[in-house]
Amino acid sequence: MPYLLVLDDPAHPGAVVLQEADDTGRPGARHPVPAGELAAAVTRYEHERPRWVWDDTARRYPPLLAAGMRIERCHDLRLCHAILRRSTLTAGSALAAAPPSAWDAPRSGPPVAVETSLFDVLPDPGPTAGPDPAAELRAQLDAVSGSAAPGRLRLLLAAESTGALIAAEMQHDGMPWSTRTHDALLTELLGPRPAGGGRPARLEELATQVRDALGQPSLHLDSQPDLLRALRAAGLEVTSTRTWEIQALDHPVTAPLLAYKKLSRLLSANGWAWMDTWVHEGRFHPDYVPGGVVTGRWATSGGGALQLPAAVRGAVRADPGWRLVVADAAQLEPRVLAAMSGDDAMASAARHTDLYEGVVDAGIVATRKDAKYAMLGAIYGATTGASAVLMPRLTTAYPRAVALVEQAARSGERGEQVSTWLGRSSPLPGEAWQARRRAAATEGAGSEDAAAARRQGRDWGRFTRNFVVQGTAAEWALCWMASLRRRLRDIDGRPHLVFFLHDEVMVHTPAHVADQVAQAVRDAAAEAGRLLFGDTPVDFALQVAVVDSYDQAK
DNA sequence: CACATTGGCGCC
DNA sequence: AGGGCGCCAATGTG
Repeated sequence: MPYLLVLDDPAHPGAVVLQEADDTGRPGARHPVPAGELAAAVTRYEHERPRWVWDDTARRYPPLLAAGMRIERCHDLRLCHAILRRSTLTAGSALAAAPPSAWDAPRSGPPVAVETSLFDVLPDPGPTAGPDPAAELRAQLDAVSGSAAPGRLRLLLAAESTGALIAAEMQHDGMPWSTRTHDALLTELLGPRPAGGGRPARLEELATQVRDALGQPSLHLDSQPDLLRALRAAGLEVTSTRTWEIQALDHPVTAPLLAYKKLSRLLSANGWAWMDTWVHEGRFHPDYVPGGVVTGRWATSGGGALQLPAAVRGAVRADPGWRLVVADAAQLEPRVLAAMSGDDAMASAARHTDLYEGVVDAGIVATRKDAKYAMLGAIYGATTGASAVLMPRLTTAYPRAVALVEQAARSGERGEQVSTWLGRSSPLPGEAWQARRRAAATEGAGSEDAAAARRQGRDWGRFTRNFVVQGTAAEWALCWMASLRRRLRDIDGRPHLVFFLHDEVMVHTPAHVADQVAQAVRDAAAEAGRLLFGDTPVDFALQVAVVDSYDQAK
């Protein structure tokens, strides 16, 4: 039983039918499940290790998690549909040729609330996202088997779907969060929480200092236009209220204003209100959105989990008797580029635990900082500054790696799609982009439209240049996490993933197995490298820390 | 009034 | 510098 589809039963609201399917998606036996008995049925069939197929993990899985279940693997039709519709590898498929359908819609509905056990009744997941999941599965499997690289696409779809499971599990479990530590931290920096929700004492103090320094006793500091006017009225040559412009000033307002901006940002983004909204019973439950970024990276919706500022990371604390294993992939994107391009010289630099030091040791550039700037410039498409100056040296030292990103940039400039290693393709530029290009073509090279077209071409080229590397790094990270998840199941005491941030994972684990978890994290990284790139010479180095709180990691 | 946009800044 | 995001407050628009 390779696949087991979860289908709503239209005749019986709340009831489902479990539909078996073979590895081409051809339907087999059907098993009706009455309303309210899905969790029990899933438990029964999970022993046969099917790949569960459903329309949307974000809606189907939370009720099962709330019932205390975990499943091993799934096929998320909505996420896989999005990949296959756009991939150039499946451009000739019936799936790609079909008109847009409900399967192209974004994730529907809010995630199921998990903050309290009072509402653990299984919520109705609502109508299916598409008209016929069984037909959709067949169309997807046809597209994959008829593609130029079915193996890569199968891995990508499996990794994407497992990512969806992990996202739901992490939201369910939550990240251990000490509101007491968080509150102490806020109180130290801002002053005690104001009872009525006003400005904390320290902020008020800084505001007064800013007003005094500018001689504007009634200035409203939170209004950018007002603040800009006040700065200019004080004779300061600024064009905005940006931090870097304020930093450049030599004026008594500089210090208090910078401090005010920093603290007011902390208060609004991760202050007491944030804590009240997002942390419940010692757990932070962010809403992850797998595939939420065009490159394949995850996004979040609410809570800002992917932007947790360093200042509050001390509030992420393991439970008593537990530890946090925090691991991040060192210089992941350059390593991925080295592996994708088969650039052996760059792979040699990647043998160093710190790839940038490896570049310095090879005599390409003088300092680690130069190496980092040059590398990021290659991946992001720097055109000016120190990074652009260093590019020629990188091109000489690592010709294949640089050629790969240059080629991606040129494709983008022409308005073509590019693809990641496993076959996720970039979007095509929008209609306005194409229109400007056509206008430029008819009006000749000297026209204003032509200049605008060249500029937008270069912009899109920078996007596609970065897309292939960022997107492939996201694929490596998904494989890493999927492998880690499988390994964690075999370790005592239920260690589990609680956080994922592009190239970083966090596991909450009983203290006595923390070292086993750390080893699993390393083994999973090596496995991810093999899964994607076979026997590549590139090492995917990790920094691993076993800590009590997040701020202790690096 | 609600909703969309912008400036600014947090993260990778 | 350069790529990708999300969030907040203020401001602009229908």
